[in-house]
Amino acid sequence: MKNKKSDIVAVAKAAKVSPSTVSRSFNHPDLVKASTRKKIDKAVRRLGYIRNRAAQTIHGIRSGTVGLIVPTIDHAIFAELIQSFSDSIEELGFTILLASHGYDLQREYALTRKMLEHRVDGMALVGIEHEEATIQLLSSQDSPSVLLWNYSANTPFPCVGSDNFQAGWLIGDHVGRLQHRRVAALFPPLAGNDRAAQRLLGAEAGLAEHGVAIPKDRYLEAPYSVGEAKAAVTRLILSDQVPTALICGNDVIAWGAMHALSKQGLRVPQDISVTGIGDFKGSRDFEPALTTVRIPARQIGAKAAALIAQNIVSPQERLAGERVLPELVIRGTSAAPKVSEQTEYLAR
Amino acid sequence: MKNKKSDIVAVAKAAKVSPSTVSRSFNHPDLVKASTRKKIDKAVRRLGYIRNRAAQTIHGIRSGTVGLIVPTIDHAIFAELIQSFSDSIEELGFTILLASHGYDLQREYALTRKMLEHRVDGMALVGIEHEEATIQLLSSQDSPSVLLWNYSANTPFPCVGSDNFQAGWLIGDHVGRLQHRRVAALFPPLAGNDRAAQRLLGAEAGLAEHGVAIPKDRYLEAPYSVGEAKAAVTRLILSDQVPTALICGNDVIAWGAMHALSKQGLRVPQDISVTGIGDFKGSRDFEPALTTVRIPARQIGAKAAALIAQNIVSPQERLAGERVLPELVIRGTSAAPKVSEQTEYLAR
DNA sequence: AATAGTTTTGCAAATGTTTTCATTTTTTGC
DNA sequence: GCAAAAAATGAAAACATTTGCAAAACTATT
Repeated sequence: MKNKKSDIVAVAKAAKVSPSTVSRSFNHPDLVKASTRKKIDKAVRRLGYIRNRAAQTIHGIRSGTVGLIVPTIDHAIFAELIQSFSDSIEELGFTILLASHGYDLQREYALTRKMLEHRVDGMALVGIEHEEATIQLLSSQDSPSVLLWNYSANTPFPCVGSDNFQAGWLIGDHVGRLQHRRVAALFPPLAGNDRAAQRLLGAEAGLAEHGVAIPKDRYLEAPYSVGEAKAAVTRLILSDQVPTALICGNDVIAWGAMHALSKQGLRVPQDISVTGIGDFKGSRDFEPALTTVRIPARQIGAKAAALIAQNIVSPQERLAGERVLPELVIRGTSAAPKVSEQTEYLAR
Repeated sequence: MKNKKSDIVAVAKAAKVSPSTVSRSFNHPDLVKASTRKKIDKAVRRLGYIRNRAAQTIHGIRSGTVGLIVPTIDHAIFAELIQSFSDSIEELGFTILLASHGYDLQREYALTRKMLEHRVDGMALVGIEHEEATIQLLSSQDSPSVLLWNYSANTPFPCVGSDNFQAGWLIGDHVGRLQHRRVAALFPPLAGNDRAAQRLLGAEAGLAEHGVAIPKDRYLEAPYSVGEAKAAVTRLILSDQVPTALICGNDVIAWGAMHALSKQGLRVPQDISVTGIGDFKGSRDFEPALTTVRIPARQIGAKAAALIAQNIVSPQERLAGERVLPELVIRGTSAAPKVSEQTEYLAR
C-alpha cells in the first residue's frame, strides 16, 4: 500500500537493479535473467506499481488505444456494433476510446481531433459521409482509419460494411415481387445519415424492377424510435391512406409500426406487410417474426477491429476493406396482398 | 500537409518563439501577448499540429479520460446508461475509455488495471459487487471511482443508482396488491449480477407483504435476450403451470414473454399479467404497454458523470453518491386476475 | 530621461519511460 | 583455469511537453 509514488525507478530501487532492467523485464522479458525478473515482479507487487502508458506513448510506442466514433450508442443498431468491435479490439490488446456525435458531422470532426490528441493508434468512424476536414485530418496522420457499417469501393479509407443500397434493394425487390402496388416508406431523417439514404434509394430501385413507385405522399419520416414510428404509422392508418406494404428504414422503426398496427386492429401480414432492415436482436422473436434484411453487425465490428489491428501492427501495407453481404430474411410479416386489393388496384 | 513531425518545438520555430511560449499559449493564454498568440495559432494551423496529451499526462496533468467498464454494451439496459454517461462526461471535457467484461468479474479486474495504466482521471464500474482485488486496486489510486446503477449506503466508493431491491419490491407489491396468488418469476442468471439478485429479493419481499410466495418450481431463468425469454415462457405455458402473473427481471425479458404469450394465444393482461423492470425505451410503446419500474438510466449516467468530474476537479472533498428513486409505472400489462382464478385458488 | 512596476518571454529542469551502446558478468570450450 | 563468446545489466540520451525562475521588454510615473 505504498501510496507514495511508484514509478519505474522506485521499483528499480526496491529490486536493487537499474530502471533499464525493470523496463526490459516488462517489454523484453527474454532479455533478463529469470531470477532478476522474479525480484522485479516482487517489487512491483509490493509497491503496487502500475505502468504508465502515457510515458511509453511519448516514445512513439503505440498507445494501445483505438478511437471509435459513432452517431449514437443507445440504438440497437450501433450497440451491437460497438460490442463486437470492442470485444475484438480488446482481444487484440487495445482499449477503445468511445464517443458519439448525434449525427452532427461537425461534432464528429471535433471528436476526431480530440482522439488524435490522445494519440490513438487507429480510428474507426461510422458511415462514408464525413466532413472534408475530418478526412483531411485523418489522412494527415499515419494512424490507420477505417469506415464502418457502409461499404463502398472508392472511399478515402477502407470500408468494412454492407452495401446499404443493396440492402434496400433486397427489400424493395421482395415487396415488389409479392405484387404489392400500394407501398409506403417510413425512414429516419436522411441528413447526415448516408446509410438510411442509401437504403431508401435501394428500396426504390428494387420496387422499380417491378414497376412500382412510392407516391410522394407516402414517404413518412420518423427518427430512430419505437414511439415516434408508432405515432407516424398511427397517423398513416387514420388518414385512410393505408398501403398494402410498409417498408421501414430499420428494424426498430418496424417494431414501432407493428405496435401501431396491432393497436389499430390491423393484422400483419394479412392486412398489411411490414419490413425492416438490420435484423436486430429481437426481430426474429417478434410476434409475428419480422421480415428484414440482415446486416451482420457483429461480423462488421469484428472484421473492422481485425483490420485496424492488422494495419497498426504492419502499417506498410494498406489493407483493403471488406464488403459483407446483406441477406434477405423472409419471416412472418410479409405476404402477398389480398387478391381484392390487387384487382381493385388494377381496375383503376 | 507537413507530414514531417509537428511537435511543439516545430511550432515554436515556425512562429519564432520558444517552446515554452507555445505551451503557455495553449495552457495559460492570458499569460501571452495577443499578437504572439496569433502568430502561434497560425503556425499551428500551417503545420497541422495536434497536441500530444500523452506528453502532458506525464507531468501529472490530467489525462482527460475517464474509464467506464460495463458488463455488456449491447443490452438496452446499459446502452442508455453509456450514452448518457458519455454525453455528460464529454460535455465536461473528458473522453471515455470503454470496456465490457461480460459479467466476468475477474475480467473486470484486468480491465480496470489496463485503464489505470492509461492513467484515467476517474473510473466508473457497474454494480456493487466486485472482486476484492478490484476494490483494493482502485482504493490505492487517487483517481476517484464511482459505482453505477445500483445504490447502497455503505460501499467502498460512492454509488449513483437506484436501489434495485426497492425496484423489485415495487413490482412485487403491485402484483400482490392486484390479488395475484399464482405468480412466476423470470430472471437472468444471478451470478455476478447483484442488480438482478437484489431485484428478485425485492420482488419476493413485496409479494410477501400480501402473503404470496413464489413456489420453487416457478423460478424461471433466461439470459438477457428476447429469444431466450420467449422460449422459457413458451415452455412454461405448455407445461400447464400457467401462473396469473409473471414478474420479469427486466423489460427485455418481459418483451420476450409477451411475444411468447401472444404466440400461444394468451391475452395480456386478461389471461396473465406481465411486468418488467427498467422501463427501457420502447416499453411504453409496446402493445399493450408494459407495466414496469422505471430506473432512470439517463439520470444515473448524467449524475455519475457529474460526480466523477466534480471529484476530479476538486479531489479533496470526497463527494457522496446519489440515490435515484425507482418508480412504479403502471401501464397495460397488469391487471387483477379473473375472479374465477381467485375463487379457484381460495377454494383449495 | 530615469526609475519602478508590470507584462512577456526564454532557459533549463523535470516528468516516466525506452533504447542504444558500452560494460560487466556468466557460460562455454578447451 | 583461461580465453572467447554470449548473456545480462547499467548509464545516459531521447521522447514531447510543462513550469519555476530569471531575464528582457514594455508602461507608467515622476
